[in-house]
Amino acid sequence: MLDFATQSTASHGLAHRTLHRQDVMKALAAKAPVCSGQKILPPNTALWNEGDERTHVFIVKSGALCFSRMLPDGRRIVLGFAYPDDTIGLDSDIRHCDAHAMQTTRLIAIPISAYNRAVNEDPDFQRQATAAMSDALNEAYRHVVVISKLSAPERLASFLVALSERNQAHGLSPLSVVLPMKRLDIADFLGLTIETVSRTFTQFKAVGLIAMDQSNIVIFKNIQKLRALAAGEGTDV
Amino acid sequence: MLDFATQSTASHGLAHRTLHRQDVMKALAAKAPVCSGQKILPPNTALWNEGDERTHVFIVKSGALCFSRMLPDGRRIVLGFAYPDDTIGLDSDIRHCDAHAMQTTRLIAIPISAYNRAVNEDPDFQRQATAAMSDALNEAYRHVVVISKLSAPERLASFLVALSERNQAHGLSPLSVVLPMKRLDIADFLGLTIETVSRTFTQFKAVGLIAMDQSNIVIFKNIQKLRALAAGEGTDV
DNA sequence: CGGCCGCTTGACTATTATCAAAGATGGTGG
DNA sequence: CCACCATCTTTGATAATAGTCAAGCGGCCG
Repeated sequence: MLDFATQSTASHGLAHRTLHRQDVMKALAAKAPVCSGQKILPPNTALWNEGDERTHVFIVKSGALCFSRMLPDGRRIVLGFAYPDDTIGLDSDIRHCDAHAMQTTRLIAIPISAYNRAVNEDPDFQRQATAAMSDALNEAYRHVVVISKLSAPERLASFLVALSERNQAHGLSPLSVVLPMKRLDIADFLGLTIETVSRTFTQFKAVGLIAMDQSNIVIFKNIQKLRALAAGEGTDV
Repeated sequence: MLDFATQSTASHGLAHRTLHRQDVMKALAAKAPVCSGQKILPPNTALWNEGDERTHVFIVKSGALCFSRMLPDGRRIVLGFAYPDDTIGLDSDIRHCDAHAMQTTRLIAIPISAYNRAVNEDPDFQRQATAAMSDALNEAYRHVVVISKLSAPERLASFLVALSERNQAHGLSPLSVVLPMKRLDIADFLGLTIETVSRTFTQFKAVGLIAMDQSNIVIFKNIQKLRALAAGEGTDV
């Protein structure tokens, strides 16, 4: 059986935002008050840029972030998103993508020195961080599968289902989601264009898979079908 | 500047095979003799399957491996390859993809218990393993970029350039590569079909980017142009 | 009220997939 | 040693999916 189709739980998107296992978060939260600060980012401002040295690890408290890379000719690739409760920036000493706030975003900033101290003091902590990175890798593989083989409807379904599951894991309703990102972000995340994303939303509405009252609120009408699509079961829209 | 375009060194493909930093390898090699065995896989045999529990970490001595996943309807996705000197299986306690030998492959098999012992004894070792996973993640992001935004010629160029760079890093000529995999593996790795891969090879030959005397030996004729293509600099084939 | 930004829709194009068949290549057995 | 077969690769013709270009709609804010 294929675990990548069924094991998706709280997370979607790539590693930067999936490093949020409960245990890691708790450990970090415990350390956080000691020498950390709060940071508030207005919409469309950078948290870091590709190539920057890592100075902090962050815990998202509210808002939403977007991780992306640029090709020399301007093509943009969104690697993932981060939402409240996600811990981000664990994965490397050098940022290997840009990070920016998509809306006003509140973060706890933990200096890397404090983070390293915590890691050195507690081997369990280190192991947990490793486990979180392992999750992140698995997540990255899932995304590779999504963008290398799935059709546009399948990709969008995969995206929406992941958001639904994330809601559920956070005690919210899995039957509707609020999209904090624009169509362009979704398109760049799924390897599509805004037009294709828009048309696919329209198609989903037309066949009764979802309903939308605003362009950023999705109500699931047939989550089973969406799951089947997302899993690549070959069924048509 | 974009580091993903320039920092590629020895590795290409996804994490399973990129966990091969020198230091990690040395540490493993030092431990390996104590309680490890050699394993020889004939072509087209599985090393592990998705969902398996991890029992060993392996060092590839010769041959080549392929990491893949399957969608329910049979679509296959190749996540990466492994070559001699690569250390594989570091990233998770549960295999999250299949691994099979593409040709006769010789491996050093280190029981996971021995590996864990090594990690527990030496915090440095653990840190190095973490660093290797960080590399793997970065590698995964590069691959996401490749398959989500690059054209067929750009993808193939990216693949070939990575192989050339790997050769160079191993003291071999960067001007030619032997492909241990079939067209189908390349296609499933790049998110294309065998026909498109084949046509793109033909196109590369026609415009003088490469030469091939056999279908699995590539001689680079214009590596600069290939690099530009691979980096997504927008230049046409 | 008007302009801007983001979303949607339409017409058309292009890239790649699909279907089909014809070379290569390599191994096996007569 | 050669013929045959299976497998892999290449090439061709056609189709489909998604991209591009362009225009219209709608909400929001100055």
